[in-house]
Amino acid sequence: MNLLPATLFSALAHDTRLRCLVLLLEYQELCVCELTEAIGAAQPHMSRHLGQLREAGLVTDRRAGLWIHYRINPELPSWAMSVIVETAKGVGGLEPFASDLSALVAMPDRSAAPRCA
Amino acid sequence: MNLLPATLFSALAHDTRLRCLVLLLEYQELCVCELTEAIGAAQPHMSRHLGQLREAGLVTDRRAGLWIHYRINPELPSWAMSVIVETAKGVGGLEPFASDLSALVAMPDRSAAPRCA
DNA sequence: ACCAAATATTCGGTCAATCGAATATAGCGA
DNA sequence: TCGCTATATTCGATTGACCGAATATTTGGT
Repeated sequence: MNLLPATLFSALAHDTRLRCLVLLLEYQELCVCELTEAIGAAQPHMSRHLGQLREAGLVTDRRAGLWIHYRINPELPSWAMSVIVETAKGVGGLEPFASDLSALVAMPDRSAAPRCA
Repeated sequence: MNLLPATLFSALAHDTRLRCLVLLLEYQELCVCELTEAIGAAQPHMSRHLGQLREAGLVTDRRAGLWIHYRINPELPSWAMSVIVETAKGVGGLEPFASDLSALVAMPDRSAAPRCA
């Protein structure tokens, strides 16, 4: 897969999108309502930015009934994956991500259907 | 040193700035005219983007007579440094960087005063 | 067929990034 | 002091990112 540096970095330059990727890195797969709740954003906001991530080729989506599950595109070039991983490592224990990650820990059981707002 | 992810990634999202960082990573220190020649941009263009890198805290500058030498800020957080290194590794052998890097190889001897346009 | 939940899109407006061209500043040597 | 070289800044214009609010689409259940 081909990915221009500017495409990746423009995507990572927005907190909402970066946090989505960090969360997807940890949880493999999350649906929109889970991401929305974890980040505490409005639904159209999340949908817009997930759309941008999809258009950039950074994530893939999978429809399962009413929900749409996103995951990091498994075909990402390895340098891009490394960039995301290094960012997640460096930024994981710091503000403004700590609060969001702890919110995520309290997320409903992923084996059941997500309990959305 | 503190560096917001959005600050780093916004900087990396522009090809000129990304290439400057990749070049500085390889050459430790370069002056503006060397970067300008290597990238093949107009001088105000380079100056503007170097200014942004400086404002973002990603590079430091050192005046030596008429020339101003830039280098990657040695106080960058390690995750940011890792991001730059991984990007340089992944992108180094590919377009559109290959042509620029080969142009750099042909750069004048760095031990002498730079021969600028 | 209809309703409700999850997700996506459109619209109008604002603010920031970028550019080319022109101009300004700073240091050096004669 | 003057002029040259390297670098920085300003200006006006264009383009693109982002937002909130409203609306549309898709799907499953009844």
